[in-house]
Amino acid sequence: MMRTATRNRPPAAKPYHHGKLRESLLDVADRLLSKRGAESLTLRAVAKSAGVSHAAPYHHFRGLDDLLAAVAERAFASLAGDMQQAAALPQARERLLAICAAYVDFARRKPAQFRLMFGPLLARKRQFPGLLAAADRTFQILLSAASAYDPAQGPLLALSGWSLAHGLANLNIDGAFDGLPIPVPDPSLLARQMSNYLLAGAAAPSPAPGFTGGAKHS
Amino acid sequence: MMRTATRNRPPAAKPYHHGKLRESLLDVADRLLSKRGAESLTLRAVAKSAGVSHAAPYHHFRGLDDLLAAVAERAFASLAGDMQQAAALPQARERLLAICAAYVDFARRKPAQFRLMFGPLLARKRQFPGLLAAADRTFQILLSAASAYDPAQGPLLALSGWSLAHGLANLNIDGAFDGLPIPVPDPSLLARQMSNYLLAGAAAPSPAPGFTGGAKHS
DNA sequence: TGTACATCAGTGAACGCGCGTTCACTGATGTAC
DNA sequence: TGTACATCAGTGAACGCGCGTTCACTGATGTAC
Repeated sequence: MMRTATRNRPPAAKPYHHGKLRESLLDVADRLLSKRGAESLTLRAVAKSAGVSHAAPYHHFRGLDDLLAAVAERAFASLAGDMQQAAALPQARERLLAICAAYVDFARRKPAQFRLMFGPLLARKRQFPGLLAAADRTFQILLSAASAYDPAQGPLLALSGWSLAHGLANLNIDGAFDGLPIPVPDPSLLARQMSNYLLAGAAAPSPAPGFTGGAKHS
Repeated sequence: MMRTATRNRPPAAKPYHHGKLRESLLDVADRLLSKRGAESLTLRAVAKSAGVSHAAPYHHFRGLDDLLAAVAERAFASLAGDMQQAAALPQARERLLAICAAYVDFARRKPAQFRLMFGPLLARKRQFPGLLAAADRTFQILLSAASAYDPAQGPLLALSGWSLAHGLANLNIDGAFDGLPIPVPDPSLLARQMSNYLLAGAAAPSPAPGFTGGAKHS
């Protein structure tokens, strides 16, 4: 015999007050993003999926953008988690390779979330402090790993690795590689191969960074 | 005294038949994209800017997507032109650096076009043969330059350079670099610095491509 | 332990908007004879 | 050089849709006394 703090009520009856609507809305939005893509992520669709009237979200978010920013913030936290896990490897080189691969893999598994994270909201991240902080924390993981690998060139190496992973992730999920006249390896493997180039280049006898050495071939 | 093939008419009167509406629509769409961004690129807005009723475009395009694909196709041709110009440099190494820099610079100058080119349409490029062909031609320029630099690793180097440039271009125009805790150089310079890493890595004594060598540091 | 009352978190109807697309139409053009 | 007529390329009204947001409301909760 269960006793609740409130008085007994029929257990299956939908309560007027949801209790954790904010959390639910974010969960639902994330699921919607995975299942139906960014196009269908509207306030009304989210409210409907949460089983609530379409005006209810306004008690928890200032508006659509505020909700989207919260979803993106969560997604950044999820990506940061993946990257942090990759950063647990002992060797600095392996850490960097794994972080890049994790980045590309995240985009592959959650393309809609990935696009949202780097969509128009990001340019207005100052308006969404939580989003800004989450994005910063994510970059910090990569920056730490890059600095550990090469203290002198850490920042530039981090920017390079980020760009490489970001470009590969985007091209891959956008289908840019489909039907190319050359064989394209699996994205995760590709991420490691490309990162290898970068790291070898960073470790190389430094060809006057920023300006051109002589051509090695041709 | 000017003579026209058709009979005289008041010169300023707007003719019922436009004559070159298709071209005009594409021009207008491109201008709209530059001035007001991707959000405002609707069939109705394009028609209105071209001074024509909003149903008129249907005589020249199957629908919105068809027009967008044509705009993207033109944008690819424009990017290919920039890259081709960069590919005129004599040294293979310089060619690659310049191509990447041109890519990043194109995105900086025409962010809305760039986003359209790699937007949802690209995944359906098979439905738009002109778009497909234009995208292929663009990639071919990079692939040729990469293969000239290093015949053995051409394709992988091209994919790497593309990813690097694409990521940098996107992160830059999306504002991802704003407010970062490290100094971020000018994008074009950054593109060259990063590409230098890549090229040095490709030319390096080949650290077992695809698998990890030992860490050089740490 | 009650009771009055402020506050919170829902509801559902309504507003206005801009969109892509369709439709019947009409003015202009080009061509066959 | 005319004329009939098919075809082309416009017009403008209309349709239906889903969206974000606002509003007055009401049910539920929590708190002061």
